[in-house]
Order: sequence, then structure tokens, then C-alpha cells
Amino acid sequence: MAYRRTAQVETRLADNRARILRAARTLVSDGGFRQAQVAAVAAAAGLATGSVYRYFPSKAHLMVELLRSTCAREIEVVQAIASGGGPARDRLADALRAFVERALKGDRLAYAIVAEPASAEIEDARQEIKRALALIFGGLVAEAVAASDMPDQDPNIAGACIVGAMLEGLMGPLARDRAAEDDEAVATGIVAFCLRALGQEQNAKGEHAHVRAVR
Amino acid sequence: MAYRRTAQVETRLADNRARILRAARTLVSDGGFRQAQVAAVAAAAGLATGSVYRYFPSKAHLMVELLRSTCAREIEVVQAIASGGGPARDRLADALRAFVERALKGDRLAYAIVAEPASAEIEDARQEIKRALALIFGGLVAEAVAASDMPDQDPNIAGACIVGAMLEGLMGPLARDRAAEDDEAVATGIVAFCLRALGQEQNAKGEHAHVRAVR
DNA sequence: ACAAGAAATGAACCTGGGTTCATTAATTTC
DNA sequence: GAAATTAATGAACCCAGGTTCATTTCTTGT
Repeated sequence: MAYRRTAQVETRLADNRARILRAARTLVSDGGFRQAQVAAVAAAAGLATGSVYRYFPSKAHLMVELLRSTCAREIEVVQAIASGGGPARDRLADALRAFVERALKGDRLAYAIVAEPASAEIEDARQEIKRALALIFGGLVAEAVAASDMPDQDPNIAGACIVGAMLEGLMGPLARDRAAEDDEAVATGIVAFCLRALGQEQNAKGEHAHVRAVR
Repeated sequence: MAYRRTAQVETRLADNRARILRAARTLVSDGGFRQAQVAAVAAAAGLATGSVYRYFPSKAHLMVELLRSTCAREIEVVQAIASGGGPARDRLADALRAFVERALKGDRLAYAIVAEPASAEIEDARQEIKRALALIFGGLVAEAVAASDMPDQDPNIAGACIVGAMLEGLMGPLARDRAAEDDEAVATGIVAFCLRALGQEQNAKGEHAHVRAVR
């Protein structure tokens, strides 16, 4: 034998992979999935088209991984808030607001990830993400209901509806180019809607203290 | 001159067009957009592939027209209830329930129309439909707010959130094959969610008298 | 330096399905 | 029934863009 992967090579490989993902993120971010052809991604990553296939078995895999990794952070944040301390309804409120505000900052990338028409594989990953979110929110609803802090209701339905309301509420603002000024208003509006939907007696616009804590 | 479109021919042409649309609806309905290739649609309509293009300039046009015409009825129904008599909040409740229940009956077609990944053109039409719905619901919210029947809120945001919550709430049930038994529960759950979201003081599960009136 | 792998390359290939268009079949008028 | 015009046909075309793979370039161990 006369070859063995050195740490150095290993590093370069990992770097290439990361570079590809980053390039894809950039392209999707400001051109949507349309712009992100394999050739373009490769070029942006400083590699040849074929090389992409040494790191990802197909374009779909690449895109799905991009989607997942990007959303993982968002889900983490929401999850962190959700499993924090305090009354479930407060955690719910904080989680909602955190998600909405972060999405409004994420801008075009968030839009592409959440809404842009895409292949079936990507759509599947998207559904999965929605389900994850719905589960977290649904769980909080269940907790709050158990604590008699909210009117009795099906947590699964509530979870799904919350996710739908959030995303659709975000859609408009995310799709068009808008001034970031009214972001705050939109965020507040969406959160207020969801909180009322869950049957809180309006300490709605109440503070969201530990949101900032989670970076 | 030696040819002129006779009423008879005119009729057959119209019939062909209708047949194409019907064929497309059937295919989409039980196979999703995937199954609805132009060739398949043509075959199902008893025509040759090329003939489709004498009636529709492109597949996208055909699909968009299918989408629009199918949703037009739904929007009509909602609109009719919305512009009926009585307090805005009651009309809102009725419109919500009507939409949700009809969607649950529409089944797979509704799913394809509302959610299945599709081309950009179709997605655009879809957005348009969502906007139309959001407008109607938003309008009702505005009315109700004006009548001090609901807490003050941005009707645009509320409209969008309502649509999102409804559709996402429907998504789960529509996507998988499910017993129609729990449809009622889902419908009730979604409607209840939305009504609470708007800040009604729960005459929520209240009757929906004139819903049935609109066929 | 050389052999033995591994990684990178990018032009050629492939494919599904929408679209076209030269040809044929139907209509209508005279 | 012949001419004129329109409708219908369906196999061939086209094309974007994902994938492949024979070739080249790098790395590593001896």
C-alpha cells in the first residue's frame, strides 16, 4: 500500500464539503433554489462540477442537508426556550417570538427554505421541519393545558395551526423586499394572534425576558 | 371563403376543452401533479397530445386554470357567507367552518391544489388564492374590530394567519389516508383555534346556521 | 523517484416530459 | 365533389440541468 488519508487531507476534504454547503447557502440565499444548479454551486465553491458528487450523492441530498442544517439551529433555539423554566405559556410566547424575529432577520434564505417551490425531496424535508416545530409547540400547549393555564384543546391541532399561522404570517413580509422597520409590528402581530388563539388572557404583549439569553 | 365555424363545431370545441380540464382534474385528483403529464391528460380526454395545445398555450396554463376554477367555487362560498348578514364575527366563524369542512371532503384534490410541490407558475396561482382568502377573512376581522366585537388588531396579519392556520391544520389530515370519522374533530379544532385567535369570548362552538344555506 | 492509490476534473451523456409541426382528417361553402 | 379552411394527430424534437466517467493531478509510503 502507498496511500493513506493524512490528517491534512482529511481536513481539506472536510473543508471542501463545508465550502460546498456554504456556496449553496449563498446561492439559495440570494437567488432561490433556481440559481443553485450544481455547476454554479461547484463554481462558487471553487471546485469542478463533478467534485460535488464526491461529497454529496445527489443535488437533492445537498439541498436537504442545507435545509436541515439551517433549520436545526432555529429548532434548537425554539427547543431551548421550550424546555426552559417558568410557566409553559410564557415559554410558548417566548419561543414564538424568538422564531418569528429570527426568521424576519434571516430574510431571503428563510423564505426559500420555508416556502419557495422546490422538488419533492426538499418538500419532504420541509414537512419534517414543520412537524418538528409543531411538536414542540404542541407539547407546550399540552403542558399549559395540563396546568389549567389554557382552555382544553387538541395539542396536535394547536401545534399545526401555530406553525401555519407563523409561517403564513411571515410569508408576505419575507417574500417582498420590505423595509425592516415594520418587522417589529409584524412579529408582534403574529405572536399576539397565536397567543390569543391558545386562549391566554392577554398578558400577550408581555415581556419576553429570556429570549435574548439564547443568543 | 369556404369554411365557417358552425355552432355544432363550436360546441364540440367547447366540449373538448371541458373534457381536457376534467381529465386533468381527475388525474391530479388521484395521482397529484406528477401523474398529470400532458400526454396522459390528452389520452384521458380522448385526444392526441398535440391537441391539448389547441386549447391551452402550455401545460402551466392548463394547470393554473384548473387550480383557479376549482378554487373559485371555494372562494365564492366563503365570500357569500362573508358578505351575508349578521355580526361579522358570526359570519367569520361560519366561513371558517365552511371552508375547512369542504376541504376535508375534497380530499386529495384539495391537497394537491393547496400543498403539493409544483412549478413556480402554479405556486404563484396558489399564492394568489391564499391572498384572496386572506383578504376576505381580513375584511371580516376589520369589520368585527370596527364593531368593537374583537380586540384591536391588524386585519392583514390576522387574515394571513387565519389562512395559514387553516391550511396547515388541514395538511396533516389531507396528506395521509385517514378515516373520515375524525374530520369533524379536526374541523372543530381548527375553527376553535382561529376563533380564539381573533379574541372572541367563546360562543365559539356556536351554531353555524346559514352555512348549509350555501349549498 | 516511483508505484499505488485517491481525489479532482469537466466535457459528454442522459433523461423526462413539454412542445412543435408536417401531415392527415373533417368541415363547410359553392 | 372540389376547393378552401380549420381541426386533429402523434412522432420527432428539444432542452435544461443533473450525473457519469475516462483522464489527469495529487499524496503517500518505500
